[in-house]
Amino acid sequence: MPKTNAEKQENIIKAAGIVFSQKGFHQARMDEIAEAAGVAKGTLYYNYSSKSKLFAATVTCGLNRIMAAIEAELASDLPFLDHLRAIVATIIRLYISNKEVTRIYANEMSSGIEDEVRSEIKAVREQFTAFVEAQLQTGQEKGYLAPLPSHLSAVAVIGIIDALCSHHLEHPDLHSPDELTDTVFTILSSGLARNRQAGE
Amino acid sequence: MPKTNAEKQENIIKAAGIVFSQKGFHQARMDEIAEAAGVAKGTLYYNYSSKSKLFAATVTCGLNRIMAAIEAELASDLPFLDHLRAIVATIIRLYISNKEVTRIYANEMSSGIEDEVRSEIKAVREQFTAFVEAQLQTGQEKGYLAPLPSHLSAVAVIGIIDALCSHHLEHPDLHSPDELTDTVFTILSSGLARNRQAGE
Amino acid sequence: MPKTNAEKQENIIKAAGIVFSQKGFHQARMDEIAEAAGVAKGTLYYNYSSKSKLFAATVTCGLNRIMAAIEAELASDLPFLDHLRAIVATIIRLYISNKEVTRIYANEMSSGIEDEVRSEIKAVREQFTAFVEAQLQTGQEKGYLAPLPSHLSAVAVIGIIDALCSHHLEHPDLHSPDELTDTVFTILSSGLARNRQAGE
Amino acid sequence: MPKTNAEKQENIIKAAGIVFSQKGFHQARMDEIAEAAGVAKGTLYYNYSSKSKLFAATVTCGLNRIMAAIEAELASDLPFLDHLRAIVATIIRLYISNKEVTRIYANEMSSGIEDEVRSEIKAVREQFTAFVEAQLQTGQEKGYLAPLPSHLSAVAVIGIIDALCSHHLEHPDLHSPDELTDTVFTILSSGLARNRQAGE
DNA sequence: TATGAATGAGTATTCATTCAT
DNA sequence: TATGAATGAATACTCATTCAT
Repeated sequence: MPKTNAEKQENIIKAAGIVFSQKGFHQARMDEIAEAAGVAKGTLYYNYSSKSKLFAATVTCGLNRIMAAIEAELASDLPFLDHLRAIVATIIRLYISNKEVTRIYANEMSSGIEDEVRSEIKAVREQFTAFVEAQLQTGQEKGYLAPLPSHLSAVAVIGIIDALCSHHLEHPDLHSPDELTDTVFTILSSGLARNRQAGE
Repeated sequence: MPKTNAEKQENIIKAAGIVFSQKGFHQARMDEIAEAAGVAKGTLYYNYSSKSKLFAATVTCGLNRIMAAIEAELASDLPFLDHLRAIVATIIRLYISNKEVTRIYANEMSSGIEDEVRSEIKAVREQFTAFVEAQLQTGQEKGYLAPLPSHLSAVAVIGIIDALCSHHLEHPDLHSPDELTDTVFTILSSGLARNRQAGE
Repeated sequence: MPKTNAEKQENIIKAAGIVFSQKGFHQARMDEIAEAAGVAKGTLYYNYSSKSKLFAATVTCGLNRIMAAIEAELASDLPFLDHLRAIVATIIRLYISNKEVTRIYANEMSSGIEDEVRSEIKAVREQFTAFVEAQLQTGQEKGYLAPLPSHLSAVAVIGIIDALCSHHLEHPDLHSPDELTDTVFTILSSGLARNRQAGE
Repeated sequence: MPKTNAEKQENIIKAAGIVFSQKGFHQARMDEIAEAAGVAKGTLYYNYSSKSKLFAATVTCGLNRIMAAIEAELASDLPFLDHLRAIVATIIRLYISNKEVTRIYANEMSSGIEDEVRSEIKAVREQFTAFVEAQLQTGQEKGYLAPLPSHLSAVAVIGIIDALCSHHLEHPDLHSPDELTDTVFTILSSGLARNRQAGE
């Protein structure tokens, strides 16, 4: 019994993740994904009706894994700011360790994908935004966060993390993940401005 | 006087900007750009040796225009935080009003473009990052900004603005540009956290 | 039993031979070859990665068939001059009956073909020259042939046959293949000059 | 007055000769010929109505020059065999020193050229064959040459010379022009066979 | 369930030719 | 007479998708 069914599916998604993240949606060829997964091209179509659908499955699966991991780690009772820092650190760590999905997520929501599939991916993305927004709203309700429009804040938070992680993936040697976390957390907690609490 | 030479070139770049931003690099067809520009396909190739080169010219030209506009507007002597808010407002306004370039810039740096061209575009992007970083460093030196790694800060600032503007371009009715500016500025100046100076 | 795999390949090579010989390498269109072979254009590329590669396969395959046929016919113990005449007659007959390949061979070694492919064809051509040269060397060693540089002689022999066969294919009614054979053999055995053995 | 009219025309033909011989008819680009001739592309069309016409002019002009040179050199009263050797030596020398034209002549009579132009070139070629045939007929009439079909003989003679010269242009170091001449003359005068007059 | 040979619509690119100047 | 910017028809090649086995 060399491979169970689920293992094959996983193989395909894993191979697709690698190839899509290296080449991007349009440059990735089904031939290449099939070869990377160790199956025939027909098998790809036997399991996913089109390239777009395979792409959607790849991204959805990856983001779901990330979200599940975040939720698993964050069932905490930390004070809010510690909670926020933990969220940021976790997202950054998972982004970086799932770099295939991250690259896709950050770069390939672009044009040229079947609308139906685009919608599916957008939906997952918005699910993620909503997750972050929920955390922020909790913080607002508890009085820890300023009453900014929470959806915009969530978008901004994800935007910062996306940008820094993309930068890190391109230049891995310039900054450590910890530095990224510190930077993001500092900006989120007190902004760029010098802390005026210091009495200035 | 039908068209001067420069006008024709501008027409092509303008048409390319519109088509590339609507369809993305790979989905855009040279036929369509030619038709949109009102020239024959051969003319495109007479002026730009390949689709990639035309793409590079389009993005470079657009970003340069944005950077020039920003610099022109910001020769100011405002107090630093006002200066920062002005920068943010200006970038957001120009991003939104140059939405063709912005969409390309935000979505199409991805894979599948000739390396040479990719490098050119990356260079322009980094030029822009460097411009923002320079402003932040000035603020640090004057003591207005906390001593965060200035390059990461610049990346983060651009990441926030990108994310919010992309969000705005997809959902133009949810928030006004002013709200965007406020959100970004608030985050940058004091973070998401409720201002603790207030004594709470 | 519609077609075996090998039959399809043969169909393609055969169709390619006809089209290449009629139109020449550059004028031949892949569409036309596909149609002539009764397959889709993609099938051509599925089997041969480029037009040049298909061309190389066509020529190589044709010349190999000719050489095999010559060798099969010439396993003889004839006296040398009869052997020489038999070779000449055989080559001429095969050249004419494989006129597609001959036309290609004679006319299309020219410029504008990928270097790699050109080399492959040249190699086959030189194999053929070497084959003729070997026959001539045997004749020299046995004392039947004058000690001319054998490689030049082989080139010359092929040159004569090429020229006469090309001429014959353009003007089939002027001379019979037998006349061609006689002319070539006479020149090779005693030159153009009146036979001085006759005592003059 | 930098250039006379005729000089410009000559420049164009000369440049065309070089480019056509290097690239072949189809691979040669009018742009490149124009640049090599130091004129604008329009000027080519001002003087020759099409690429094919320019090609025809180039070949015709080159072959005419060769034929004129041969005739000029051969106004001799040598004994016939010496005359034949002189013709051969002259043709070989001129072939090699006009290698641009020779390469075209040998390789590019192939398919894919406008029929009208092809005919023109064929005509020049046949003029050349006729010239050689005339020399051979004189030899036959004077009893020096065997009564072979003189047209076939002429074709064969040119075939040998073509083949050896092409070979020489590809491998210039293997044999000297004198060796070529000796080989051709020996074959023509007494064939490849060992001279049996010697009584052996 | 899995395969991979076959398909053919889709497109970037080339280059001889034209013509306003 | 000479130019060179503009043209657009022509074509090799790609690759997602299908389907007989």
